Amino acid sequence: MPELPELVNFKQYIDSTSLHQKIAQVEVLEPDILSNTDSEKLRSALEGLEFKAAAVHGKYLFLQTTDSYQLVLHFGMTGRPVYYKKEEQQPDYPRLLITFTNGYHLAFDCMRMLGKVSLISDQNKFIEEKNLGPDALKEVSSVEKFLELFSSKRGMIKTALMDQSLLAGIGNVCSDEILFQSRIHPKTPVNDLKKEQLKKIYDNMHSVLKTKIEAGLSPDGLPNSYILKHRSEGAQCPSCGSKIKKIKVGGRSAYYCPNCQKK
DNA sequence: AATATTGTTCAGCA
DNA sequence: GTGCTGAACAATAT
Repeated sequence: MPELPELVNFKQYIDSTSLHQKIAQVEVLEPDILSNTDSEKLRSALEGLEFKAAAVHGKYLFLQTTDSYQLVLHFGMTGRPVYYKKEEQQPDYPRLLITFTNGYHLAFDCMRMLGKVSLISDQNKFIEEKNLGPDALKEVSSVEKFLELFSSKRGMIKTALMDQSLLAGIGNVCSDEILFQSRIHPKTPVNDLKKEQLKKIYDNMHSVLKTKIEAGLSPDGLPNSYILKHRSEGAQCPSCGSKIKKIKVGGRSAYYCPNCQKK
């Protein structure tokens, strides 16, 4: 589930737990999660260094070290970082385990192994190789930029919002909320959208991302007016009371209100 | 027991 | 190149 707002929360978590401590040990418990490196390379590169900063781009988290290396984490659908000290606090699915000299551990916990860990030295090069668009929050920060991105885009609006090569960070859950707040049907072709509607989507993109960041990792903190609190088939729309519908859009499940969100 | 879920990547087709 | 679909990946809940 980790989309941009969760990533920002992960960054804050790393900032407050794992920076400026010497890495004593690096254990790869599941080599399949490594993408451009191997266990031995990762170990020899990281041991003895410290993490000095964390940065987010879309759904990727970059951990910068005191050397030129950066550890890149992608959390797939079920990943999260877990910082702990005692063995009994170890999460259930640690795939990479970093131990600091203070005795604490940082685990890359990932139940379904769809997460990825890379070791890189050039962040911009990585972003280019992965063909990632600008970060939806930090880099798509004016409505003009947003309109320009979408001006040459075709296809359905939900699919476009989730297209990481167009703009990075929005997944299935956030795109549902952005379109619900905008009262726009997820299958609306981008071509058909009026400028006013695209502006509305831009505004809601920012407000949804920020609201989710402030709500933290538990959905309880979200406003009741959000569809995310009612994201199941047949649930009541928080705006009009109609039943929420589920349809397939580009192979993904989209939840929407057929009364509020018309094409 | 079959199905849905979640994000990315890749193959095949128009 | 672009858009669309479906499959694959893994493990869990229903």
